[in-house]
Amino acid sequence: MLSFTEENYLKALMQITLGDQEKNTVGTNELATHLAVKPATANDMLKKLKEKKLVDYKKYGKISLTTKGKLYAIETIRRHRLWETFLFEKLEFTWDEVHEVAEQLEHIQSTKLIDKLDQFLKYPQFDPHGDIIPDANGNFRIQYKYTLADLEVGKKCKMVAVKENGKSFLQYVEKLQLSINTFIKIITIEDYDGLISIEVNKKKFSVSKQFAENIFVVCDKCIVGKSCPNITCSFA
Amino acid sequence: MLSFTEENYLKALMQITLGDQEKNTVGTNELATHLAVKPATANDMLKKLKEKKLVDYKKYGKISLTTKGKLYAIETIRRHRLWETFLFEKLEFTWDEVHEVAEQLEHIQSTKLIDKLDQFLKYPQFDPHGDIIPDANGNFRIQYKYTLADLEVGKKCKMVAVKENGKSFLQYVEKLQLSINTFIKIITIEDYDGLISIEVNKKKFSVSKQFAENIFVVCDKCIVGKSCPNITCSFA
DNA sequence: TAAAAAAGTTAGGCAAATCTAACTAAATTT
DNA sequence: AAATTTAGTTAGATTTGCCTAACTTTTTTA
Repeated sequence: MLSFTEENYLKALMQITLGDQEKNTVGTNELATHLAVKPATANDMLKKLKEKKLVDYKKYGKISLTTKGKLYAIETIRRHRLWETFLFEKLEFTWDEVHEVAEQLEHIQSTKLIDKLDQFLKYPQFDPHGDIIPDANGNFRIQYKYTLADLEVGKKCKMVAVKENGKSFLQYVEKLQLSINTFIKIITIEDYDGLISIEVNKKKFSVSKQFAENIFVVCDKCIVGKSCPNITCSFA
Repeated sequence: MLSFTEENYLKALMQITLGDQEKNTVGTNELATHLAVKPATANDMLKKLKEKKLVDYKKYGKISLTTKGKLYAIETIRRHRLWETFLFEKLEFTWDEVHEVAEQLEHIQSTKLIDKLDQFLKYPQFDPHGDIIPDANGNFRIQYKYTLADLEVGKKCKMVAVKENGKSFLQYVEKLQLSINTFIKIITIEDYDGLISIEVNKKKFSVSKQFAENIFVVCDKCIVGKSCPNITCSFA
């Protein structure tokens, strides 16, 4: 049985690598920042997780999850996203409120609880942020590859998820009237700073590159989870 | 903000005094037993809770909750019972399974979560064990006074709640086909050991005194929460 | 009421998770 | 390649919640 804290470390390691497709290395500092602790603390925990065969790493070397560690991490992510879905759909939470409560709920230990919750919610595939909910066997069916920042001028796409979960970011997304399944067209991209001008529901406005990197998109013809399970449709 | 553990101590203090109407004293040993810790541990925590003005007590003296301590205890009990209701009604848990998961869920910190859960469940008054759920202001409307062991031969009553929450007890209750709102008639009581012969749904069988002390009852004409809010109807 | 039992307390220790401060190794810059 | 910066590690301390063992106070019993 893992502690609350151990689960959080495993989940963080998973999320950091999932967040950046290219990157296959996680550092002590990055991990510490992600969890809002000091590097020394993260280092202590890494030793402990190594001892328990949940992570692989050597002194000053690369950190990675073992198969066992990944399983626990995915299980925690599954619980988190199911609870977010519950809060959003059944208890009328707004999408910027669900995250922090789910951070607590995800640590409740009971297999039956999660399976029954999954059933009660009718086996949802996506959480309120558009993220994939792993199934009971730990399978993620889809990994998003593209963000709004990856596209070229003239392309049309559909927003499917957000990368960030911070309140201020989510509230900003809402203010711009963007949400899951919104269609977006790229009008112009500034060479200088990457500022992107987009068209949404016939309205034009600009978003920063930083913002665009946090919006996951698929091609505008994709039906996520059905016709494009691997997002093989190309934007290029 | 109270810790998980502090909440458990306050809840335990409340439950011990609620459990026995006559008793107004709680001891260190009893508290420790209730929480499955050693008396020394309970003593440490009592000092801490005293420091925080959540309990009143002096060395070797009586232990009692302050008004502030009671508020936190009731809040925790409310959360526990709402979660039990959720698990039972929405997730198809059996009544002997709800307790241990609710022990974890009751510590989730979010006022909105509990208020929305209450609303989602349509403001239930009783949990699956028949216990009263305190409202958002901490009001308990009813306190049960009588157990099956308090009645005389010939009296008729209605089961309204159970005192114990242990799995084996609850499964035994189920096996006897007793449940909330079941009518029970006292046929005989043995002087020697208090064995009680009862009639339930036209079937007669016997239960021990110990068992009977764990079944809360009201008079058979009571409609709990409506006509007999204070259980003033007398059995005597 | 004195002895025995039960209840309650204290002191000292341990494990988990965190910290600071000092250190070492690796990566980057000049 | 040497110097500097960044990343990672270690040692030692702290807090929380728990323990055991020894002790004290209160209650019960003989």
